Amino acid sequence: MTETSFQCGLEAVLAILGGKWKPLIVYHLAGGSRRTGQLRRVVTNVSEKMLIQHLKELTDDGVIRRIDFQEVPPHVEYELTDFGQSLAQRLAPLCEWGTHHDAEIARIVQKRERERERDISPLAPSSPRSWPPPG
Amino acid sequence: MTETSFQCGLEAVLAILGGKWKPLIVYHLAGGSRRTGQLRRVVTNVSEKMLIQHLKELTDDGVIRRIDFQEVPPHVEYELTDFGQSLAQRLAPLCEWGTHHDAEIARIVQKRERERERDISPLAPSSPRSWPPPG
DNA sequence: TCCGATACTTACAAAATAGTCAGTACTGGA
DNA sequence: TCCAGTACTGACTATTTTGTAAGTATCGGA
Repeated sequence: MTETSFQCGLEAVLAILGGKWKPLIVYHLAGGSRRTGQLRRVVTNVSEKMLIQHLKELTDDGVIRRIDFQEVPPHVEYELTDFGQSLAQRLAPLCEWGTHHDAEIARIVQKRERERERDISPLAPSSPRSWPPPG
Repeated sequence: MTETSFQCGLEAVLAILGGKWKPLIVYHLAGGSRRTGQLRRVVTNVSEKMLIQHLKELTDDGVIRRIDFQEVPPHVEYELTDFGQSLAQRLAPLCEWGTHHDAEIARIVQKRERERERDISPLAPSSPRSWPPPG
């Protein structure tokens, strides 16, 4: 696929936010700038490689900005650009919807996994997060 | 990954709409019920297999409803459930954002493809679609 | 001195996702 | 009769995406 025209704005959004962790990264940056390591700790289960790869892509796409403090050992922070801010805003209703239907969706996903005949390891439920994310 | 708790509502949304064509399907169904073949024609570039696979998943997840007219040759329609409707609504601002930044995002994607050193076959630009989709 | 932290990079392997192509069973039109 | 259309299924392959594990260079603290 080498096309660059979108049937619907959603396609365009997906072109930017497509990637397992990107929505989460944008979400967490909506609360202000963060260091790489902070993001790694807060975006549960990302591998270092994926985090950095996605951060680089989001930076290249102008969604976030990389601020290098030129220190040694390295100190780098990321923050949303205006472009990224506007995206994050539009993400909010969706996030709220997801939070609101959290339990229902969890049930759906569990059902799917049951049907795929795999074992489910239930985790202690964590309370759904608000928008914007806590400081 | 066998977890079913979400860090953020976005994760929950992605659990439902994750899949290359699902947002598009939901988008096109926001304009009313559609036959399988109609969707195939309107969701550009979907293969029959993927369309049907995604339709089935969305049906299983309660986002859309399958209506079988029990005719021969087969006549089946799909439409949004209330759950799906509420999702589609929250998708609208995102869709508008994507439409608004259509050209910019197209440039971003093209730049990415250039950097990946692949050939780009430019297509005639089609006008961005509105929300809700044309009937 | 050794360890851990900083922000990355790279090679490689695994998994998820998507795609092609053929086949099913039936009808209506040329 | 043959072909196209209906909605789908299944085998097989290809591509993309994600993950694992190691390495780089430097600093500060125990």
